[in-house]
Amino acid sequence: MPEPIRILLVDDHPLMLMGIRSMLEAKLGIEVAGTASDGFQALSKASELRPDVMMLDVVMPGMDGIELARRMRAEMPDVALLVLSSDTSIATLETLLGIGIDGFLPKTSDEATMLSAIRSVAAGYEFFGTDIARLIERISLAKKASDSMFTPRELDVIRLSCRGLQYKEIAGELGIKYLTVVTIKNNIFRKLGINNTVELVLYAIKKQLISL
Amino acid sequence: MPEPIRILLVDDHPLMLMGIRSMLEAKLGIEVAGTASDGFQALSKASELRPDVMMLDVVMPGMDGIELARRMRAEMPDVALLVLSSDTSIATLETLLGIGIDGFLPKTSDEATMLSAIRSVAAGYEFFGTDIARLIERISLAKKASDSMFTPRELDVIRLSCRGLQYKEIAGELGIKYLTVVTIKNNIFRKLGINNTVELVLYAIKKQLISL
DNA sequence: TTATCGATACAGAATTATATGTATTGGTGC
DNA sequence: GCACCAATACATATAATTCTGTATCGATAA
Repeated sequence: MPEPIRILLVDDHPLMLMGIRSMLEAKLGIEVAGTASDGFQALSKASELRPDVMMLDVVMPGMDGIELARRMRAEMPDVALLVLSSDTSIATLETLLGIGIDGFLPKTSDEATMLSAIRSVAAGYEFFGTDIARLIERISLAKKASDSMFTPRELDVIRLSCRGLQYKEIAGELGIKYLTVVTIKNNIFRKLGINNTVELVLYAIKKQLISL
Repeated sequence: MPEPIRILLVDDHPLMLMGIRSMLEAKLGIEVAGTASDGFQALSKASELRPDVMMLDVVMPGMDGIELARRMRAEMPDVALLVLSSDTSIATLETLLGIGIDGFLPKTSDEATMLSAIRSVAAGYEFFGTDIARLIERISLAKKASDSMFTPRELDVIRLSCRGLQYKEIAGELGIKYLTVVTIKNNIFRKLGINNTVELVLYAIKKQLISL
């Protein structure tokens, strides 16, 4: 019989910890090595216990799951990171992928999915459910589409416009003439079929071209 | 020995259900009568089982916790509603209070808090943790402050402006002269110390005067 | 009663934004 | 090389916005 997969659970919800624990308890080949309820605790427990897999929540008080994942990758890259989250937003997923997590599980996943995710990442494979994979695909497509929809200069002007800067101020900021800003903004309006800056702001927020 | 408190658990996360169940299992005087993973299932199980308390999540696919709470209040007002959520946003809390739930628990609550919450609502009392009570207080204060900061007409103009409407359009919508809209908007700008509509939009979003 | 203040309403001038047209540059495919 | 297109740049004309000032009404306090 092979060594069991040793897991460190990180979640600020005691109920989630209990739920995962009771789900994994009876499973052969898997052992819950420990639990932590915030990022700092997780780091110290990880260096102490050296688990094979860290299952971590994203939303946590203090150091959140994103910062935790970043540090784990830097300090203990041999621990597989399986992110467990109910937040499947664009920004979060992209950030996590950038950090290089090994897998992502929605909290709504059933038992079988969770087990196979754990086994996958412990074995060195990635695990992203089909819906997540599809979401990633859709996100990157949408991002490319809206990126290629605007030239770099246009994106500059969009971002500054959406922070409340006026034509003259944008020109000064970018080191171009006022009239050039006029052209660029007109092009943006034409592309989007809108005709004032407020609508541009609303568009940019919806498409996450700017952050609030 | 008195009758046990019978609870119906509603959450779309299998792990949460398992966690709560394993927490309550050994407790004297409490019995998990059943579980449901969405609103519709919850309604049918509730009418079948007639529990004393329904513990329900807010975020769920299909019928969410808010709609579920509304229907439960209308159809089975004798079932105490204890909302369990990680979302403690302004809007959600206000809506839930308006529906008349009996208690609210953050998912981060510890075991002791959950037990006393269950016992409180089962006994006919309300349960809102001190932090939630404080949040409600703060919210209503902030709301009053920002409400009284603007006259009704100003709020009309703010909302329409933030949807991209121009002065003429706003005038038409409100049935007043273009020049009156000018004055109202100027007053808004002066009050906020800003000088264009984009900054107004950003302000309104931050203060939740408008919803995206 | 009168004085005052805030909300609402309107006007003219000054500023800014938007629509439309044109020129230059650099890259791409023929 | 040449035609073509996209990106950048600038200009003029028109429209919308913002600034400053004024007037009326109703409530409220001296």
